[in-house]
Amino acid sequence: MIDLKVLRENPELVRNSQRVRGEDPSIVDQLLVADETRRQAIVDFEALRAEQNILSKSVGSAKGDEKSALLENAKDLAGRVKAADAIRAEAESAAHQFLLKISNLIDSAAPVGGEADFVVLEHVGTPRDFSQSGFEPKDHVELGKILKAIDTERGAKVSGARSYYLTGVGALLEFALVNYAISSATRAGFTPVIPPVLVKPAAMEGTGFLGQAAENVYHLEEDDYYLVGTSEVPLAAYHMDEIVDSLPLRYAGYSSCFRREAGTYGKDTRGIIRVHQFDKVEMFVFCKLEDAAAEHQRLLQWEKDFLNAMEIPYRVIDVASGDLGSSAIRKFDCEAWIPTQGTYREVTSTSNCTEFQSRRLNIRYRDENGTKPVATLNGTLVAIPRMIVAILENHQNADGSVNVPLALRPFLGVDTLVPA
RNA sequence: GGUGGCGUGUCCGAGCGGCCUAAGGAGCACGCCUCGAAAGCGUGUGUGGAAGAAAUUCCACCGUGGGUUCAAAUCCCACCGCCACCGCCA
Repeated sequence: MIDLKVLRENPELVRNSQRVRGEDPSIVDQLLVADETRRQAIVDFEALRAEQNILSKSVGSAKGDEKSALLENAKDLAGRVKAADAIRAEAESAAHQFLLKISNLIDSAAPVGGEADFVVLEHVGTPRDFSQSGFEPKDHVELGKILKAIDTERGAKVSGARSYYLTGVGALLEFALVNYAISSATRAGFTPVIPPVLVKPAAMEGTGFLGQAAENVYHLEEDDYYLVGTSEVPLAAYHMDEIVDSLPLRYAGYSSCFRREAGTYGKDTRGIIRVHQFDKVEMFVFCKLEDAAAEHQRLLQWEKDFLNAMEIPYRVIDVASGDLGSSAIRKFDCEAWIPTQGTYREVTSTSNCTEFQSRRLNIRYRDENGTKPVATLNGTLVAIPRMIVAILENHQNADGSVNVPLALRPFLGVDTLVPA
């Protein structure tokens, strides 16, 4: 959630942020009214409550007639306090509901517009010219079959559309990618974490996934648990309700991720680009607000380092305002070149969420002037299926074998994946 | 799954209807003492919110949520968590 003080002092800033995101700016004004009502209700309640505290004390020491007279008064006052308290609770909850609906204040540097209005920041590497190699590239589904690495048919049989098995070198490729990711993250100072993927509503709500993203979240009705779509959720909630004492805190979480992919019918139905379940190593950082922008650049650099190590051509885009999650003020995506699609596709993504999540999750640190919310940032180090797609398609040979990137070889144990 | 016990401030821990404005201790910070330190002594030490230009004043918070009462850390109910034992499973 955003800072109410900012909203009171500069509502137009917030309205504008809502507008460029394509969200409703009128919530700002509804919240301003609700906030005014809330504060008046608090003043009313507290005045009565203070009166009651004084009166109650005098009852204790009073005797006889005096006492029964006081009691009568106190009884009446108790009723009024209770009523005022109910009004206060109602007003606070109403104002809070509006507050939760407002997305984080967009970074003025982020490009304005919808999904297509991103800005390309840079290209790294050059897409391979397969005509020069003298063969048509196969897509990852075909390569996966030849290598006996990916089995989408049995995935569909057992778990429905958008499911898959990684087998043989496919499974080994996952372990190698994860081990490479975790070891480089550890070297960079991250604490490796294997978090729970089944979380309570507070964690989901706190990270901002029950707003616009709610339709993509699996919910276990019977127990009121959620399956996380990213380990960002349990990593952010790790320090929920805490005052942390050393910043920055950097975690690298490895977990399964679950996504309903609602509203994507017919999109990427072939292969493992868009699936309901996959594993991912996610970087997550808690830092001071003034360090967040620099940290965001560091996260982007670690993502680029990973793609460089995988020897995959990619571009970096600055995602447009209308395409950001509600928690993020700015987002950079790394898009890998996918030869058989002739285009760049998102493989990793990093967001600066400033204080938005930590206000909801109540995560603070202490400085000279008291406690302040921390800033949170997240970034993908590696999302397994898409990285496998990029590696297979970019490093394939005419016979269906695939060259393993140098950096991955020590972790995989072979230089080339050969058809089984 | 059953039974019993317990959840209090940064930590330990007392309190079991009004004097709780939460004892006592530890820790931490500052000061005194000291050549310097330790010990000792003194002072201070939570979070959130409201009003105010500010000093400050007030309100809430004793696992969470309800309830009883003029008044709840304290009594009642539900839930959550921790511990112990029993049962079941590995």
